[in-house]
Amino acid sequence: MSAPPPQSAVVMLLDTYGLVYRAFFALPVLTTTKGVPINAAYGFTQMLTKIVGDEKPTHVIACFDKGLPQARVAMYSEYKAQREAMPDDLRSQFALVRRILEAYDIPVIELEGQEADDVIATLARQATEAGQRVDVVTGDLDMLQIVDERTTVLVTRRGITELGRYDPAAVRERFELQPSQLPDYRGLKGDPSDNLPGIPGIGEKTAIKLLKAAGSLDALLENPALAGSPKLEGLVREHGETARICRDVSIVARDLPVEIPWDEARYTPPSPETLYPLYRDLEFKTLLSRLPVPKNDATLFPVDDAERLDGTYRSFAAAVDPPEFALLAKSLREAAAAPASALALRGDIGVSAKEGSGFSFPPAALAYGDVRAAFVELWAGARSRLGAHDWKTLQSALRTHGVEPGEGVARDDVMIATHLLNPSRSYANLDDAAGEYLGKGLSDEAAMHADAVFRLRHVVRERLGLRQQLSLYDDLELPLVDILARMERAGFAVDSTALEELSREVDRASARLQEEIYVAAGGPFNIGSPQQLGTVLFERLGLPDGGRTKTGWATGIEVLQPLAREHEIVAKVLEYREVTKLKNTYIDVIPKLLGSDGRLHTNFNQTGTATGRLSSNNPNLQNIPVRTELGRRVRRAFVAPSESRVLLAADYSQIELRVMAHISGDEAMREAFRRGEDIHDVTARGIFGVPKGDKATANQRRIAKAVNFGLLYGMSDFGLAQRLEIERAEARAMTEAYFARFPTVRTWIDQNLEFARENGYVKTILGRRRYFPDLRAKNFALRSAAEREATNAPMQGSAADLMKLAMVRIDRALLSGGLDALMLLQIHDELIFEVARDQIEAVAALVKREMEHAYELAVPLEATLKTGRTWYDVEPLDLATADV
DNA sequence: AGCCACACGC
DNA sequence: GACGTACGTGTGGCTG
Repeated sequence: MSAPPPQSAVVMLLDTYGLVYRAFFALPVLTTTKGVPINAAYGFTQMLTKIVGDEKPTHVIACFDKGLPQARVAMYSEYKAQREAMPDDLRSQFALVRRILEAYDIPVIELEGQEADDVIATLARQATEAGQRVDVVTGDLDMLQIVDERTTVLVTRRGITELGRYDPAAVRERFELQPSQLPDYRGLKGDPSDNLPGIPGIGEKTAIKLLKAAGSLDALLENPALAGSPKLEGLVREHGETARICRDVSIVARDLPVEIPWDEARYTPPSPETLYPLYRDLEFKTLLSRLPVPKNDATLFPVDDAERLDGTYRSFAAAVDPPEFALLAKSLREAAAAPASALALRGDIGVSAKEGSGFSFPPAALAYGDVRAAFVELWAGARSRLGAHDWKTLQSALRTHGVEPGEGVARDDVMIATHLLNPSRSYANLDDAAGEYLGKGLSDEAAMHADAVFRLRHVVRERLGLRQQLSLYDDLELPLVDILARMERAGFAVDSTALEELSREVDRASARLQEEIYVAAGGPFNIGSPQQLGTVLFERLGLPDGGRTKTGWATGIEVLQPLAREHEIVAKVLEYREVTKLKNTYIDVIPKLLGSDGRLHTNFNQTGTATGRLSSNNPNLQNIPVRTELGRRVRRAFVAPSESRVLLAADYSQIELRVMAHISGDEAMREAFRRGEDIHDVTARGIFGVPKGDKATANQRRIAKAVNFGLLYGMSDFGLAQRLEIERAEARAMTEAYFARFPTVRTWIDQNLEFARENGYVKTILGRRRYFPDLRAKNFALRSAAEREATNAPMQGSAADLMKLAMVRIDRALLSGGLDALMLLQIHDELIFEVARDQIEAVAALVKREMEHAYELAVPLEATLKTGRTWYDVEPLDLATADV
């Protein structure tokens, strides 16, 4: 055996069986063309390349289980007794796995009668005692017990290349226990996969609680009273011995007769020459395509030809000089829990310079000087016009490969264009667009995708031109692509400490509520399960129910809210829901989504809605709570990053109702906006015939507000009645009164629907369209839904047009004014900026001006401004001196 | 994995 | 007389 290296090493130990097993079940059945199953071997190889690429170990050892685990079976004869036999299709793949390990020159260690866990634990101890670092890669959380300052355990999560990283802090965060306490924990809780019963009725939460109270399983067994409740104490007394056995079985051995073969285990990445024949034989096409290509031995793929012609990437470099290009990357993937800036390219990049031809090449080719130089020039857009499918994702991905696009070089984005042609569909896949507008499906070949973009570009431009939508596309949607890309890249600064504090507070509240709910219910149940909650409330406690959904009792807020006074449990359930929702959706999620810059980079989807609005995801920053105080406090975590910067929030006031006043032509309503009156008050006075000079009552105003919203959404009498909890006849009288006062509104609704039935679509102020085939549906429900949507679409869509226009104008004005302001978010009628403190007045004036003059309507547009250090704290900004 | 109920925003 | 307010995204439970 060799001596450990003097310099610091990172030893990676693989729980090979576990990883292969995981890969087998994570992937569908894949075989080579000859029918040999390869999914597990393939998945394992993907894991391996990813992990060694990410972790850069200096040494790697693959550990295997071998034979029955003698020691454990002796302790507990039922150990793993319920395991099903290994499927043949999996068993056969271990030979392939060994071939792969051989190609990677990774030594295999297995000991008769021992599980890999114990071998790994033994080797890890030796390495750490020699002062080295250890990474254990496994599919099994049991290994977390060996985590320490020098030992990190990486556990597979969903998918095959996603890993959870556990250092001591991560273990404490996940289990609230020290790594060394984990066997005790498993002893209490049991583990069905190893046939360990533990103590019945004790799950994750209770096991942790008991260990936190008693310190250890032994202490608890010695003094069961530490369990805290008579019920738990009884369980501990009755099943304590079982727990002890399960615990003993769970402890890994760290003293097996085996030593680290330091020299053999030294890891150097295998050469492409070694991997090529292996990947070829196993038909690992994706991995094959990712192998670096030798500079003068590359392949070009003419699109029209199934045959692959030999050539070189030099040809690509030489060919890149025409005036026009279409290009795209296929197979984009968002890296797990990473911001948009970490998008990685998978698969090939396709480039087409001429209809009917194209090139495919792997991102790795960007490492070659000639190709890179050609690409950089192309990408900078100085001499070429570029088109793509989903430019925003493409440019972000290529940026991570170190290629910076020039601003505004996207002259076409066929994803955006096809979505404008039919916004009821998303066209997120190029295949969908090609199928519909080119009448053909696409192969996997990136070059063919590029060619499809090239062809689509002409088709969509022609169609947009015929509909008078070219300006909407060229002057609004395309410029917006780059703006959104910059907003995503900027990200929102987050105060993690504020979230941590909130998290602790919310934890305490939810624990208390949970306890109180259990007491009130007469026992524990899953409060988050509508089924179980329904059973408790309506069967056990006999509260008046609110009917059933398809799957059980209805327990939505509209059912529970009225019951809150009947029984204290209901109010607690509602509070519990609010608290856990906030915790699980925002408070505990946002910290995990922060980029390496500590900022939160959302993704904006420009083709996700049927009306022209944007949507936001990963995370969705368009639905951060504002209604309740606790929810609003989440906004305290959204901050300006330094003393010298502040946030600016700019809000369009009543934009959809202003749009309605504009497009309906109703003079009374227009006049109200021109006079700067409170529109809901004006509506209330109209409906209720309040005499001149008097104000509407608060209740009249509330009703008027509901009527206004109902109009925007195409609501019926019935809906209004339900909403306001009044009689249907009463609601009918309200809408009658409304239309009597604002008659043009009804005329517009009717004419708009007539136009839609005749032409099949409705349109917005800027000519955005949405189609409604169901307006002719025989089915009443379908037809009336289409009518509501068709009424709402012009108003919601026009409001979206105006906001997008404002964004383009603001972006341009900020740039030409050389102002230090970042646009961060758009929330339909609101924009959030981060601004240099000493420029806040100038920026605010500019933003207000551009928003209010985005487009000339028959009514004024009004934007209100707020500023502050956090999103929670923003306060109205007085622009009296700075107004323009 | 996919559907459902529920809950947040505009 | 049907049906019953537009547009989104995220979470957790449940099912197959």
